[in-house]
Formats: sequence, C-alpha cells, structure tokens
Amino acid sequence: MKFWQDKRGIIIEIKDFVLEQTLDCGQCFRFSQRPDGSWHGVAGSRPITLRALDNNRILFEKVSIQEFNSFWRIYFDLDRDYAKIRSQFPCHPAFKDSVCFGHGIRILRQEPWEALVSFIISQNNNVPRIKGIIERLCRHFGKPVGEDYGFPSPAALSVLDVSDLEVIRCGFRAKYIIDAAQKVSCGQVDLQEISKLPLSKARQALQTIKGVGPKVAECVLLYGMGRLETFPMDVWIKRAMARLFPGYTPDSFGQYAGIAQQYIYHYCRCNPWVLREETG
DNA sequence: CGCCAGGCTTCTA
DNA sequence: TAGAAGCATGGC
Repeated sequence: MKFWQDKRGIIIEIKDFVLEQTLDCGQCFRFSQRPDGSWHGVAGSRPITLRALDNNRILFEKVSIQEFNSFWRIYFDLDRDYAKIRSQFPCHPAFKDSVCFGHGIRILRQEPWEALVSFIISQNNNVPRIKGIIERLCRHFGKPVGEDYGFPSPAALSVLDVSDLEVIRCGFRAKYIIDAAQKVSCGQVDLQEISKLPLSKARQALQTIKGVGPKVAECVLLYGMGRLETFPMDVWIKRAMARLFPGYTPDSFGQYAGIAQQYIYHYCRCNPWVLREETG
C-alpha cells in the first residue's frame, strides 16, 4: 500500500480494496453510497467520505496524514496482504468463486463497543432495518459531529431505560442494549481486556451480556476486536457449509477463517442461487 | 398479505 | 438437555 497527500485529502494505491464490497458486505451498518458515487459514513465519532479514483486508487477526503496513520489505516486494515492470506486457504471451487467475487473485501477494525451494540441489534433482523435503528440510535443519543452523529458511549446509554429507546424502534432488543451499556460502563464487562483473552474465555465473557449468544459474540470478536481466526455462523453460513463445503469446519480455513467467512457470506448473499439444492 | 430477517431467551417435553 | 415457541418491527 502506498499513500500520499493531495489537496483533497489522502490518496492510497492498493490492491484488494473495493469500497462497495468492504462497506456493504454486512460487517458494518453506518456507510452508504451517495448519488455522486462516493461512500460516506461514520466510524465511532469520525465521519469520512471515500471515493474510488480508479481500480487501485482511493481518495480519503479531507483526511490528514496524522489521522490517516493513526486511525483509518488501522480501521480499513490497509497493511494486511490479503492476496497472501488467500493463497493459504484450502483449494475448493466454490471458495475460489467466493474469493473472486469479493476479493476487495477488507475486515474492518471497528470499535468493540460499536460492534457489540450493532450486532446485538442485528439479531433476527434485516440489514436495511439494522441500518435504520443504528442511525436513530446515533441521532438521538450520540454527539453531533458536523452533519453526522457519533456512536453513543456506554455511559450515555447506561442511564437510559427501555422506554427511552422506544424512539429507535429496535423492539425486544432494547433491554439487551441497556444491559450491555450498564455492564460495559460499570466495568463488569471490560471490552479491552476481552479482546486479548483466549477465544473461549472471550466468548464466555461477552455472553454474560443479555442478548449476546454465540453468533453475536463471534461478530464482536471478528469485526470489533480484530480476531481474524473467528468464524460467525449465521443461517447463511450454515447453509453454505452444508451445501458447498460438506466436511469443512471453521478450522479448515485456518488462522484467517474470519476473512474466509466474509468472502463466503457476501458471495452467498449476492448470489443466493448457489445454495439451491439442484445446483449443489 | 405472509414470510423472513447476519439469534437469543424462555418454555416444554 | 434438546427442540420449539415467542419475541418487536418492518423490508420485500
């Protein structure tokens, strides 16, 4: 990855980074494409607008070298060699198709708290509505940053009760969000500490929060804590494993199973016909 | 309208 | 202890 400063911001030159694939593959919920083709969103309390200049160059609008190096470079996982990682995955026809389709995906390094709340909201829900709920959560309870709103802190949500959350229309998940906010803000759940624990301990600690089960915990570890060996198993991945990868387990994909999982998830969501019985 | 949504908790046998 | 029902809301 190469980068340099420009009057418009930071320009990077990189392989395997496609904005649509990375920002609209179900790992984050605060980005959307604007009519002019750029992608705008907020990570934590940092708004950003990105624009593809050509196949290998992306503009980070109005970003300084300092902010790029200290935050966005890590957030977008820009220093990782995805091609090298892909070369270590098992050879399998359907997997090759998945990788080809979504080669521009990068696993975002989101804030643990934001990932936790986002994936609590995601349960038994659909992506357009998840985005709407999170948008309302930020508008009502987050701090304004320019035209946008930051993600509300654990402390800010810990003082609310279930009825306060009615405005975001998240349904039965409200009590789970409150419980997470209380446990994190009082220190009963320490997300920084959890991020460094062995996997089984980390999963166990996350699941002490109401509404956090195996799948949500795995998403927090993968998207919010950089634990790329994790492998969230939702209904789509279960179907894909049964139909496309019989005999395979998460372990089959090795230490970067989480990246493999994301290729498979995105491929199946965009091409659901590959999971039909008659096509195997 | 009915089915489903990047599940989890609670109830039941 | 496994399996099903119930859960809020709304996208399609």
